[in-house]
Order: sequence, then structure tokens, then C-alpha cells
Amino acid sequence: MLKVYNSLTNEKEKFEPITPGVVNMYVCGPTVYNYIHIGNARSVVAFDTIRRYLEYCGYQVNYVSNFTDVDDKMINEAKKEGTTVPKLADKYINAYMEDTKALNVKPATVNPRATDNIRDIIAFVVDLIDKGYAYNVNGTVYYRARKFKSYGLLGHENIDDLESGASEHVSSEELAQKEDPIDFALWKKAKPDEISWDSPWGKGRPGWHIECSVMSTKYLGNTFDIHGGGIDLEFPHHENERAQSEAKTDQKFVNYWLHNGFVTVGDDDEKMSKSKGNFVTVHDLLKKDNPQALRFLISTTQYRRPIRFSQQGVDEAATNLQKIQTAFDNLNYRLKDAEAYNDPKLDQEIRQIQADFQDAMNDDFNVQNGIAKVYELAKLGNVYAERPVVFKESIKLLMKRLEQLSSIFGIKLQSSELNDDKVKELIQERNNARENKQFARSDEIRDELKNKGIILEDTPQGTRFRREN
RNA sequence: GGCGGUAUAGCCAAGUGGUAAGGCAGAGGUCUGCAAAACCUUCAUCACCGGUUCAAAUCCGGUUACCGCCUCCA
Repeated sequence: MLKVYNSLTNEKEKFEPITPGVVNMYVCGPTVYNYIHIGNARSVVAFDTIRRYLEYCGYQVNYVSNFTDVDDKMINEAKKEGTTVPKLADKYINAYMEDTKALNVKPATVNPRATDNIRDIIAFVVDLIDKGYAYNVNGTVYYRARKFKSYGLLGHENIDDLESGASEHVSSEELAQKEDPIDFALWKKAKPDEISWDSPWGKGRPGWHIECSVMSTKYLGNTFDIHGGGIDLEFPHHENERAQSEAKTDQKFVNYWLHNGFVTVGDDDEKMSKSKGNFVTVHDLLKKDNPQALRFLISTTQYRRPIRFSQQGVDEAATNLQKIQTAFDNLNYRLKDAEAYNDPKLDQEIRQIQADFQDAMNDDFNVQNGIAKVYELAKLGNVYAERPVVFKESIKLLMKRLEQLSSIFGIKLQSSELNDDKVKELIQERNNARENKQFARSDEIRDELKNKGIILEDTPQGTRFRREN
């Protein structure tokens, strides 16, 4: 039985989707004014991993993740880069697609863009005004937060504390317009020369939170199962989405709120963020680090825990990943001399490990305990691959499980066997030399191949070779 | 100031009452012509103080440190 930690209640709850067998989930995507950094990637990968586990469990997952492609930051950055907002958006959406593909993130079912949904956004705001939840002041429309009775519930704050906080940060100009400092903009009046759309309130553009309310309910229905995003979005972004959506539909917006923890930097675990300037973009990281290692590092950390980002961490992830891949290779090598049939005792051990794996993952996606089971499977495989007599069907089962469980973490295991006649000839020559105890020659051949990135390993069944990663 | 989180070996990290999973690094060993890969063995009393209990990393009270949200942020 799967349990997930719901940020709304701060408790682990039994997961039951609205429609049996189907999970509708929405994950907040980026504002596309820059390359994504490793902290943004963490969120994407964490929810991709959750999605993959849900699919492993047999659910059909409808996965919606947006692009916020118009707001103040977009406008400023477009100005800075001397381009237009739509062109800026295209540039960074393409970069996002490339970066997340490298991290083996499955494509979303839909990636809606805010600017493709302006009509729906306007209609949504009109509804909120009609219901008395919003008001227009000189072309800017605000949401009347206090009217939404449970405002503050998701952020676990009481409304008066929020108010005292808000009044310190809101500009005097805004304060004069708003009925209440905690009210937030649904629609912003455009300044001259800013990108804008026609609306009942004049030329303007959507506020920050409204696009997510509109697009999530549009694609997933008024009530859907999972809403995800970084913990920093819990308040105000998700609270505002909740307020807007439930005010409009009179229905519960989301059943399970899932929030991922931060990527931190340095000895004092400071949050990585664009505003602090302490970030590393995925775009840059991919130039030097193995994408699979980055993926592995992120997906084997439980989504709510912080990740302290360091080169040492990436290197260690690469080592651990290699360990799993090597076990897969070692098994693969024995397929050629394996006898038919299977080993019932081994099959039973494999089944037990898989059951333990599921128990771990069912506890709010406890990937740390989950990956420990994958290591156990790898060890089982390594021990088995050294037996004098092995059975083909059991080896295949072990390989299949390794592949399947690794794929939940976004890791592709594949045979690194080479089919190179030149290499095979050299190996034959080396083995002849070894038989004649001409070790100088045999070591020379091994070194030669190593320089070409090919590793030789002698086993009782023959010489195993693979490409160095 | 309000609210929330974290503190376990050199590093990452599991573990919510019964005497510390797993991984990396390190040490020793087996295998090997030598390697490599693999396997085996070895490596902590859980920030601090006090309390409850036959028994606490785990519960209660307090202290300290760091992080986050409350304003853009995954």
C-alpha cells in the first residue's frame, strides 16, 4: 500500500487516486527566462521518479507540467537579451527540453504554455470577479484572499501573521490599490510597450499564479490527484492556486500536495537559487559530468530531503551507478555458457528483493531504502555470475529485474559488450601469449586496449571485455 | 517576530522503544601469471543537558547549531 506525505496535512496518507488505475498529476514547471539550474532539475527529476514508480505500480499517469512564459522576469530578461518575450521563451523551452532529456526525464503528457491559454485565463478571472472573489482596480485584477475561508492552510500560517508579513514587502503604490496587503494579482495591467493581451479590464497579462490554476484544471479536471513542486512554492504560489481554483469550482482542488526539498550548496547547506547567484546550470554541468550520474544522484535521494550538491557527490553517484552496470555486464557475460532452465532458489531470492523494494518505495517513495535493494540484487548477481554452473532463465530474470528497478530511477542499463573483430583478434593473441607465459606481450596488448578505452577482465569462462565509461 | 525542517562513522545515508541497513572512501584477505571485476572480513553508541522506561538514536522537557518559508525562487 502506497503512502505519500501530504503537505496540506503534514502527514503520510494512504494514496488512493480518484479514478482507480489512473493518476492525474500536475507539476509546476519553470519560468523560462534562463537555463535551469541543478535545483530546478531536482524537482523535475524527483517527480519524474515518482511518476515512474507509479507507472511501475501499474497506474496510467497523466502528467502535466507547465511553462510560465510571460511575467516580469521574462519581460526584463527579454529586454536585457535584446529579444522578444516569445523568442526568449522558445529559446529556454528548447534548452529545458534538451537538458531534461539528457537527464532521461520522460516527456510530459502535456506541457501547456501560459500564453497559449490566455482566453481560458481571462474566463477564469471573470468567473472569480462574478463570484465576488476578485476586483478590478484600474486594469489590474486582485484576488480577495480573506474571502477564501481557509487561506493560509497549505502554508500552515494564520492569516493575520501573513498580513503583517505582507505589509512589510508590498510597495506603497500596490498597497494603495489593494483592499488588503495579502491580496494578489490575477491580471496585471500592461505598461506601455510591454507584451499584452486584450481583456475586459484593458491591455494586460496574467498574474503569476493563475496560469497554473487554469491549465491544471483544464487538463486534469477540477479535482485531481497530485500536485507537485518545490517546497518554496508551497506558499504563496500553491496556496494561491488553491484559493483561486476552489473559489471558482467550489470543489477540492488537489488531493495530495507533494513538495520536494532543495539542492543546497556549501558547508552550511544554503539553498541554491537564482536570486542568490549560487547556482550551477544543467546546461554547464552536462559539459563535464555524466548525465546518468547526475540523474542517479538526484533520483536516489528521497524527494523531500535536501541534496547537498558537490563534485564528490556526483563522483560517488557515478561510482555507484557503475557498480550496478558492472553487475549487469557480469551476468550478461555468463549468458553464453549458461545452461537452460532456471534456479528456483535464486528466483525466490529475486522475488523477495523485489517485494522489499516495493515496501520501501511504498513508504513515501523511500528511494534510499529502495536503491539499497538494487545493490542487494547486484550483489546477488555478482555472486551468482561467479558460480561454475549457472542457469540461463535465472540470469535473464536477474538482469530483467536490475533493468526494471534501475529504470525507475531513470537509469538505462544496457549491454556494454563490443562486437569488434579487431579487438577479438587481439584478445585471442593475448590469450595465446598467456598460455605460452609471454606475459610481457599479453600485458602490452591489455594496456594497448585500455588506452583505447577497452577493459579486459579474465574469468574462468574466458576474457570479458567492455568499454570503459 | 510567526511557522516549518535538519543534526547518526572521514563522506552520503537508513532506522519512531529492545541493544546502530546500505553505499563511498580506508584497512586486511580470497581469486588472478600480474591485473581488473567480484566476493569475504573489518570500521559509530546516534549535537548537548535532563527526564520517562526493565530497555531510547527512537518518547517527553530544555539547550545549541544550521537551513528554509512568511517577498521572486524548484
